[in-house]
Amino acid sequence: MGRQPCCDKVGLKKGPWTAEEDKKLMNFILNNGQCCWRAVPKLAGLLRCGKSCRLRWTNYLRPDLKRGLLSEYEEKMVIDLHAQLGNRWSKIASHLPGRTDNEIKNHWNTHIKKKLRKMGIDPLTHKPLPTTETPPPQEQQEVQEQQQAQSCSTNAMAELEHKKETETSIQSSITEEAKVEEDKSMISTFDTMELMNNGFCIDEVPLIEPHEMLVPCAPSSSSTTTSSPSSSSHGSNNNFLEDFQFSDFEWPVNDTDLWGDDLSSCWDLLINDADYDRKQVAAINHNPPPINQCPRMVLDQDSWTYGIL
DNA sequence: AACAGCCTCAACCGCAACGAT
DNA sequence: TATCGTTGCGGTTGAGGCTGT
Repeated sequence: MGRQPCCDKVGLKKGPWTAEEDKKLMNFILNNGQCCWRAVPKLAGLLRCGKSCRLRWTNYLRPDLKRGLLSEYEEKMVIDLHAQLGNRWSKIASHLPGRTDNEIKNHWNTHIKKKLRKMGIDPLTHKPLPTTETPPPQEQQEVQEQQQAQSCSTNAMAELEHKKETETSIQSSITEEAKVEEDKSMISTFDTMELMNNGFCIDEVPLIEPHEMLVPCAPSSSSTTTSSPSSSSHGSNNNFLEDFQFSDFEWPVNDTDLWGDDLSSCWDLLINDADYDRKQVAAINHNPPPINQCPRMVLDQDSWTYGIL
């Protein structure tokens, strides 16, 4: 009954990918597209199994990947989505363009879990941890603040929730997928955000700015602000992308092709991560106003609610 | 400087889901 | 319907980096 392994493991290489392997795989995918992964290693001249190739591509080589740590905004999105979806990392990742499930899973396990525990929240249930032991004074204050924030958040959410009920057809895609449990005490900031945008699902919106995408560029261009965290590990450090040949892969000539009319000039303004939330609004509106006229959606760091400046 | 312990994250493994036949 | 092949997902592992002593 035992199934065949996904690939013949004899003679196949395992472990960290080399720059040479990356180059081969990337060249192949960009020239031929993603087809049958099982065939990829053979056709690309790699001694890897298809699964390994797929993983390497999706988690590391894809040109649309964002690099660097998750922003505050993204982190909160993750927490919020996790509250609804649980450990469905791929679903969570699908709401964070440019991030992979693996990346989010790792970040959750290494950073967010600890953070939540420190705040007195159970990362599994997203409810306050049972107070069996008194946290140290500093943490105690944090817990207090957190609880206060949560109640503030809930009030604001309730108001919005009421409004939400009047809207007939707004049904969050997340909510559908999540088959939300009976307990809906935690009204999500994500829902709120959707509500504020009249149910517009940000799934449909490219949230990664062109400049953040890993695109073929001349070696002279050095404006990359985020460095690859993995570039120094596992021997896969390489700058080969800089001189990579994208022979058959055509990138749009300008941003307009990717992002719609009149976006390019506005996107130029949307550079810093500090402007991330405004970028979200801009992306959602598809018509971002100039930086000094932009209604700014602000995520209140304490109450986890959104307001508009 | 050397060592130990901790942390991070890329990569692996096994299973489930899905489509084709 | 059953079986097979392929892809996708989530949990886990371990190499390498970091930090404290």
